[in-house]
Amino acid sequence: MQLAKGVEWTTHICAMLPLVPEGQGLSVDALADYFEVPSAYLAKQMQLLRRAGIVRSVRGKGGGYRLARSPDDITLLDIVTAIEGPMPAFRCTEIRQNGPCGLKRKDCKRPCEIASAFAVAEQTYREALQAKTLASVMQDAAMNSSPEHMVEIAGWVQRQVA
Amino acid sequence: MQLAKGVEWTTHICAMLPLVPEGQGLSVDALADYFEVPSAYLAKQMQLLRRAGIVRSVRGKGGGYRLARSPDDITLLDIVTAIEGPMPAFRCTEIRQNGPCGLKRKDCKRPCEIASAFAVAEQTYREALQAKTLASVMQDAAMNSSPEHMVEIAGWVQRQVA
DNA sequence: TTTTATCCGGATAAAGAATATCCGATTAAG
DNA sequence: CTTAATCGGATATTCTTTATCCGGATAAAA
Repeated sequence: MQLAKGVEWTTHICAMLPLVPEGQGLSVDALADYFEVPSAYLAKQMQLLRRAGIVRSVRGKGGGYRLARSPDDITLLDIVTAIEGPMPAFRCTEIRQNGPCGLKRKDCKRPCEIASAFAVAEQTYREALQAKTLASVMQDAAMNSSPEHMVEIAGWVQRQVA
Repeated sequence: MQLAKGVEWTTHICAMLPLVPEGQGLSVDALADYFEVPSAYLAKQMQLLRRAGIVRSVRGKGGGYRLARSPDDITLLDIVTAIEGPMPAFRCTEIRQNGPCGLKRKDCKRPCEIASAFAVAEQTYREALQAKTLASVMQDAAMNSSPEHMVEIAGWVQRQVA
């Protein structure tokens, strides 16, 4: 049971994309360089974010990616769902209907107690991720970082779009 | 991101093992038959439960598996951890240290905000699973089941150990 | 218009994890 | 001693994740 690497990558990327100036964007290659991750694979992950409406892309020369909406309107759950899909981690295969003492189908209209318990647990997980916005993540990061580092990043972004 | 099938299998098994009479056990083959799951693979999962101290095994003729302790002293988290291992779903690879604007190692003593947020979410997930005991699961199941079905199961168990 | 830079989508390949099976060793009951 | 059963390791298979590549579309700049 493990989250895809793309979740870590794209979350970090979403947390730095707000530093891109208005009307501009960062290319996949630039983003891949920034975190030293494989460019071709990252491109796939960025497409997932775009289809989920989290980032916006501009084609052609000078194009690239930027956030599609405000950082306080994007949650970690949005990103995880975009990359991993909406499927629950625990999938009930109804084995209670199997075997010599299996239940009849008509007696299984409600989900079994075990599936229910896991569904509850996953719901609390999702709620915790939904409560954490990108804006909040950035604020926490700024607290533990230095002004110089912010300037360093801003400078790097400038050079990419130039 | 998905839980192993073994989690579903062994949870259902743990929820029926208390029906095994004192001093007896069910073989892996019997358990596999009960839920129509592959016997050889289930054997591996049962070994994991045993190493985690959830079930107790007796070798030799007439041997088999039974719960190692009281159903209200076993939680769903115990079972998931036994099967899946203790590793978190989100694994931070410290990509904040990568690339042209990467942080120095000495500035990364505390986990990054993103890893922290996921750790919090996973903790709520674990707490929800820890709050659900096997005894509670069995009680819920009894509510939605019929006395006849219980008798049916008890009879089947009898025939297995005989 | 041509060139260059970029995203888009599909096809494909490589790596790793989950799933599944088998067999010899070990242990206990009869 | 013989038989039944688990234990543990080795191995095979299948599926998912990870990763790469290429042809096409789009847009800006030369």
